[in-house]
Amino acid sequence: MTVDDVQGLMLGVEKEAEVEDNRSPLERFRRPPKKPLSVTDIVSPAWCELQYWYSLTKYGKIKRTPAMKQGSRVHQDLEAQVYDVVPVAVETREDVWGLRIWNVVQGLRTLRATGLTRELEIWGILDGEVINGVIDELSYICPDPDLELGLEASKQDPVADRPPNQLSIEDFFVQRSAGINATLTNAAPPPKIYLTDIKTRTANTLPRGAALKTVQLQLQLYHHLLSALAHGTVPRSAIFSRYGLDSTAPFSTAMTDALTALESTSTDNTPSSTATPSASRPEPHQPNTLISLWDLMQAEFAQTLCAGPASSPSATTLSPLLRAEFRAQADGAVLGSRVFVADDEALARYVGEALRWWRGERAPRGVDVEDAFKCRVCEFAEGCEWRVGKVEEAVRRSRMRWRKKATE
DNA sequence: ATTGCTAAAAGG
Repeated sequence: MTVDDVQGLMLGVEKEAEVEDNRSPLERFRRPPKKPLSVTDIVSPAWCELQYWYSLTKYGKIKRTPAMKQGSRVHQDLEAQVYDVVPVAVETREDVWGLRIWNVVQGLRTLRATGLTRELEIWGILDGEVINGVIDELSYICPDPDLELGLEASKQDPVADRPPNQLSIEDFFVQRSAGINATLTNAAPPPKIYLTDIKTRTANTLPRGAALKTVQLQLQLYHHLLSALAHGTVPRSAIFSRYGLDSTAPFSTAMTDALTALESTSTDNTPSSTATPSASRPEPHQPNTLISLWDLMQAEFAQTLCAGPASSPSATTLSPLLRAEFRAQADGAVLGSRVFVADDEALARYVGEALRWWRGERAPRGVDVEDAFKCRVCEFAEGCEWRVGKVEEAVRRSRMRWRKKATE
């Protein structure tokens, strides 16, 4: 190696640090060993792609604002209304994942037993990429019975053998106090399930425009991913391999013991098992690997979200009615809600465009001129090239108007 | 005692 070679080498290293990173956002931030895509990753850029891009490159994540921290607290209080937390000693990464899946199983059982569950984690595939998210709320309560009736009526081929069984809030509590659990699990078709996302607000007003679009997309994406889980089309091997997990490795003894204890507690709390002495029940097979636990979760999804084992796999009880509920940041008081209808084509259009950016097939876009208010609270506004470009464009336009006026 | 970190979502 000559002196020139060494200098060339050093130049190369220096140059590499200065040179622009040409990898796609997906390759830079969401490929192993980094975490996979989340629903937030797809939805948040709807506010401003450039802001998301700057956040990823500068911090690798979004900075938590005081408003966000308060919002997390409101959500925490809501989750505590539904679940008791049981500490479990975990030893391996597979144990940790076993608990995450177990929490989903418990969430679905809670939904069936009480008509409500909160903070349900989901996994899926979006255009070949593994993606995860957390659903705020699933419930039996129809957010808009009139809209639902309209949807049923407008269907080309109405489901004849399954009458609409959506409940108003009043019906729900009346039926629940009359012991609806036994009725629903034994005879009647399973009730429809409605998705809700809760947003806390600093101002006591309902959002419009961009803030509304974001939560709408978020709900649509949850609906899409949840449907796949209901139909059992999510390939577990793809999920486990993306997270680098050994899906056939047995859980640790501590974990297995904890699962056995939790299983006996949870079944004893359900209405059906209190009538049956636990000794006369056949002991359910205790899942001991991620594969078997996933399959248990899959069965729970089918039981909760499908019209019945005998019906066609497409008969999901997941309603296309999606609700965004807005609450006051200060005390969590409900400010109001908006209801949307799931639109898979609109979702596919948005997701397709969002993924083009994630794949590096197009540059990130900043906000339109009419959304310039967003730049006021953006920490990256000062160095934002898009913003400079928009200001120049506005100046150019006003000059042209001025010239046109002058020649008239 | 309360905050931070990890997860996602947290809000504008």
